[in-house]
Formats: sequence, C-alpha cells, structure tokens
Amino acid sequence: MKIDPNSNADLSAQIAKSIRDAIISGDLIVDQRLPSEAELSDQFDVSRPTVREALKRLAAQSLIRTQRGATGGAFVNKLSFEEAYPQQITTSTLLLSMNAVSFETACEARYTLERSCAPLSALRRTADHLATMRAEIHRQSQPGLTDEAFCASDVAFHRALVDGAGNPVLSYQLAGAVEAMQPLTNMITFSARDRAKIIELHTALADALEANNAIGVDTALAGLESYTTNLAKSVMEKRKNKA
Amino acid sequence: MKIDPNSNADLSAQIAKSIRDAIISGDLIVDQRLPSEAELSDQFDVSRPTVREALKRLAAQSLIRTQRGATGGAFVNKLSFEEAYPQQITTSTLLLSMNAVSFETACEARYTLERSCAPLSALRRTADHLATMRAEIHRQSQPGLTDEAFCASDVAFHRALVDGAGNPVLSYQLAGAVEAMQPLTNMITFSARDRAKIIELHTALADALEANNAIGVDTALAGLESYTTNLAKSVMEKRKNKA
DNA sequence: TGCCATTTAAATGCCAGACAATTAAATAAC
DNA sequence: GTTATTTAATTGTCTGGCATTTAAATGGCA
Repeated sequence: MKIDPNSNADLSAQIAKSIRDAIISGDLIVDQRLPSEAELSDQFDVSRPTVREALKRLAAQSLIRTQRGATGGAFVNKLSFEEAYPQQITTSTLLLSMNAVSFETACEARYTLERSCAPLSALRRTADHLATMRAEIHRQSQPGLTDEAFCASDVAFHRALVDGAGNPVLSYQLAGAVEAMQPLTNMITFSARDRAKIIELHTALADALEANNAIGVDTALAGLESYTTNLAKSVMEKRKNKA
Repeated sequence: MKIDPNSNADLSAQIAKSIRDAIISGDLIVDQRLPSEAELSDQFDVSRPTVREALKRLAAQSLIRTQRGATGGAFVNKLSFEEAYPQQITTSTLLLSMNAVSFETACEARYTLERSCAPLSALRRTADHLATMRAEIHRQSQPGLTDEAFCASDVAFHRALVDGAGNPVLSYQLAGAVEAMQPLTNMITFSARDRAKIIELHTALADALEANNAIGVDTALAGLESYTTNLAKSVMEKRKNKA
C-alpha cells in the first residue's frame, strides 16, 4: 500500500484515513485484527512512530482498540451507542460554546427535537421510565439543591422521556441536544419560584405520559420551552442592566 | 503537571484527556497556542513521541490544529459546524451498520426528527431552500439515474428541508440521522413506479412548504415514512423468499 | 532610509534503534 | 496430567537525530 508523498496532509493522517475508509467500507470488519505496527510500517513504508500516530487517531474516534501481549494488536472496535454518547455530547457542547450559539437557538433545537419524541414516548414508555422521572421530580423539589444539581436532574428527567420512545437511534441523536444545553442552563440562577414552576410542568408532563396522553406531553414541553426561554431572557436583561 | 503512572490508560491518552479537559473547561481558549511539543514533554515528564501521540488524538477530534515553522505549534481549534458534520455522519453511519439497527428503527428516528422541523421550516424557509428542493425533484425525475444517485439526491432534498428551519443546531443534529440512512436506502432498488410515487410526495412537500403550510409538510413526511418503510419491508421479503 | 535577499532559529514531521512491559503459547519439570 | 518456566510476539515508551517549514532577524544594496 502506498501513500501520496505530495499530499499536504500528515502521513499519519493519510494512513488513518486509509484504515478508516477500510472500516467504513467493510473491508475491515468488527473485531478483526489489524496488522502489527511493524507490519503496517512495512506496508505503508513509514516508520513505526508514524504508524502509531495514525492508530492513536483512530483510537481517539473509538474505531480501534489495542491490546498488548503476544496475541495483542489493534482490533476494529464495535462502536456502541454507549461509547458514542460522550463523544457526541462533548462535540455538541463545544459547538455551542465556541460558536456563541444563543440560548434561544439551542433551546429551540432541543425542545423541537424533544417534542418529536413525545408521541412515541407516550405510546411506549415503560414503568421504569416513569419511575425515573418521578424520582427526578422528587429530587428537584429538595431544598438546598445547588443550581448545578437541579440542572443535572433536569437532564436526567428529559433523557428518561426521550428513552421512553424506545428508539436507540433517537436517544443517541438527542443526547447531544439535551446534554449540551446543561452548561448554558447552569448559567441561570433558579429562584424557588422558578423551580416550583418547572416542577409543576414536569409533573404535568409525567402525568400526561402516565396517561399515554401525547398531546398533554407536547403541551407541557411547549410550556417548558417558553418558560425557560423567557427566564433566560430576563436573566440576561438583568445582567446587562447591572453592567 | 503530573500524570498518574499507575493508571491503566496510556500516557498519551491521559495527556490528551488533560488537555481536552482544559479546552472544555475554558482554561484553554480558541486559537490559544499550546506549549511546544518539547515543553509539553517537560511539563508532563514524558518523551516527545508520547506527547505527539496525545496531540494526534486531539487532532483527530478537531480539537486542535498544528502549524509548522517558527511561529508554529498546536492551537486550540474553533470547532465549526462544517467540521463537525462529517464526523457526526461517519459515527452515525458506523453505529447503524455495526449495531445491526433495523431499517425500520433508523427510518422511524429519521422521520420523527425530520417532522419536528416541519413547522419551523414552513415558517422560515427561504426561496433558496425551495429552489434547491425543486432542483433535486427535477434531478430525481431524470431517467437513467442510478439508485445511488437517486438516494443522494433524496438526502440533498431532505437536508434543504431541515436547513429551512434556519437553526444550525437543528441542522447539525439532523445531519447524522438523515445521511446515515443513505447506505441503508442504497440497498433498496427503486422501480420506476416507486420513484414516481416518491417524487409525487416530494412535490407535495415542496408545494406545502412554498405555501407555508406546516400541516401539509408533516402529512407528506408521514406519507414518505410509511411508503419507504413498506417498500423496504417488501424488498426484504422478496430477498428472503429468493434465498 | 527603504527594500530585497539571505541567514537564522524555532517549531513540527519523520525516522532508526533500542528497551520495558505485557501476555499467550510453548516448553519443561514434577 | 498439572504446574512452573521459558519464549516469542506485540504494544508502550524513550533517546537522539535529521528534514522541512516558516517567520523573524540580519545584512546588503540602492
């Protein structure tokens, strides 16, 4: 196998791409062992450190895993939803913070996506999902809860709602949208009155979900969106006035 | 800075994590230059190749970029939506293929998410989005189009619909869901009659969007979902019978 | 002084070779 | 036949070096 020496890209990037393409195309299948680092450096006609840099790139994307020892080596990794979640969330979070996405835009995206799950979740949610949501509501009503803990509980509540749709692809896609909001909502200080209102809406949502009432869930979500957006707007106003 | 030598993880993974955390927490800000590889190997008390492996991991996630030369080095990269798209799509595609997600599940997730954009897109779509969709419909009606090209055009059509919502976060989250379906739909052979039906639904969708008719868009999408699902089901049936 | 060519220095990109650590299989000992 | 030991393969890491690129510093020249 040869690598274009005239390319602008690093050798390690080219080699990583070559292997990545082989995985995507199916030439390399899950759990298949790649050639050893020594063999790869022969094949690509580069040094071992360069091969290693390429493999680390792939490892960073969870495309391969490595094992040491006699029968060790690099193996094509079966990418699982569990593994992909954190990556997805990290990327979404950084996208929001680095591109100065407004609270409104992010919030709109989040609730738009979440509302789309409402009908499915009203249909399929298990007792387990419901129990998780009730437990989180209970946690949210505890006095002395920090804003961060309140937001974290909020995320857990909404994830249970999404998971209730029983579609792992949906859950995965929404994890980024829901969790990436957390740093943004963390910037809002919730008064006791705010929390009470949110808990009220959460309760209405859970009640509707328990009754398999899709429209009720949707209404509660719409209420949450407008309440959160207005809350954020007023907080930003106050901060501007102070400054 | 120190690294735990007793950890199971590779040194390069630990160093990458340390720098990644600094970026996420905001300790390192966009366009800030990291210390040189030599300085990093001093700070972390490891060799330069190990530092390089760590940096390649971060580069693979588009968290840093490197420049050669006198004022070169590694810089915190401003993660853009454009950069994040392909990563998101690759990951989604691999998740579907490696976890043997059924056509039905993936299709449900895709259309559920897409339908959530319908109201926003009906409200905000520009003439540009509409023009793109009309052009893709025209392409789809060309005879002699391969199934792959037909599917690619289908993806472009639906992306224009999603982009019409005018929310970059929404577009980003949906890119994975829409594009990752392509390898799956590529496995379906579309008869002339199938294509005609799909084009009919696409036209109805574009008409509704042009009239800012959210309900019409939603109806067309629902029609597309059920038609596509049934088509896939019958294709799978036929294949099973032949075998 | 001002502009252009040259040199220099700093940084990444890449390589060669070595040793350490880990692990499973082969071998030997009992 | 079971256990202990050795061996070999492989990744993890280090040292040291050279090549390449790039911007800035330097010098020459008009």
